[in-house]
Amino acid sequence: MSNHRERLGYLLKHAYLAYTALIEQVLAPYGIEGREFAVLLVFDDAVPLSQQEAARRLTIDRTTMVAFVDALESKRLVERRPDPADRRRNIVSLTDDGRRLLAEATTAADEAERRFLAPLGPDSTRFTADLARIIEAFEGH
Amino acid sequence: MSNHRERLGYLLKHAYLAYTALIEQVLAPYGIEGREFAVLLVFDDAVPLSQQEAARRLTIDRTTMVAFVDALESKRLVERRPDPADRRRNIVSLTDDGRRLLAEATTAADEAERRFLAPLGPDSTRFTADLARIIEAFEGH
DNA sequence: TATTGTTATACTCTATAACTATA
DNA sequence: TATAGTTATAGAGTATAACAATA
Repeated sequence: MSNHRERLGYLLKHAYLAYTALIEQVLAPYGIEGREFAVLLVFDDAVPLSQQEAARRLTIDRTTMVAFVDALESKRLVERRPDPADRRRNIVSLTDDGRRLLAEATTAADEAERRFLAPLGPDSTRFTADLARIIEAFEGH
Repeated sequence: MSNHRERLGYLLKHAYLAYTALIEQVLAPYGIEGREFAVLLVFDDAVPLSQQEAARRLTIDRTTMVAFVDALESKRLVERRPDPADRRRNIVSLTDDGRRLLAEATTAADEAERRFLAPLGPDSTRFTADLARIIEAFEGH
């Protein structure tokens, strides 16, 4: 009587693992990893972000963000410059190369997400909305 | 224009993190962690399992399983004994304490999952089924 | 004093390789 | 030889503490 495969924890974990495996494979040709893609996305913002603000949005540590920005900067995808208004902060912005790569990677990631959700048929948007609803409810503790 | 919070990867990750936080909190009074709960569940099987078979079912490494069984055995929740039919193997079975604790922890975990899915309303079973469908589709590569 | 970015360090989780005892 | 369990070790990934520059 093994029911561990029906437990919600198992399902959530393995859905996430499956998604991760797919997205890493799809992004590999662009020379970035899944979490680097997420960092590029958050810095591709109308209002320029400091490293710490970006880290807060992704729920990662600010020291972890240092390593991500290091990696992306060495690939010439982002640039650091001091914020003139507060020179303790770095404003991180995408380079032209970074914007180009992000556009292509986003197309590839969208296609991968479409394939990932394909088994659900036409109402896969409902599934995505359910995930958002759960997270939103949980954020209110 | 930050859309990272709408990406599927963000949603899956944070839904899993929210679930994990909830289940750890709910299981803490029983002195076990979420993954120990999963290990207890898989060993609570009609047919006795070796450590390696259990590890395969949970998709964890056999060396990782050693540590889990060590921890659960030190808590007197499971027992190792050599398989008479093949003495290289350990048959791991729940003690009476282990069965009692698993029953209580399962009730608590069920209640936590109910709360976790509550924001979805009456058709939360559809969400769970969607997760299972995605995983099943992905397992076929 | 407080905060941002940074570095050094430590801790958790997991996997790889090698050992043992059995087969 | 091959396999189950074990141990030692190493590699990610992440977090904590301390420091420099700036506020």
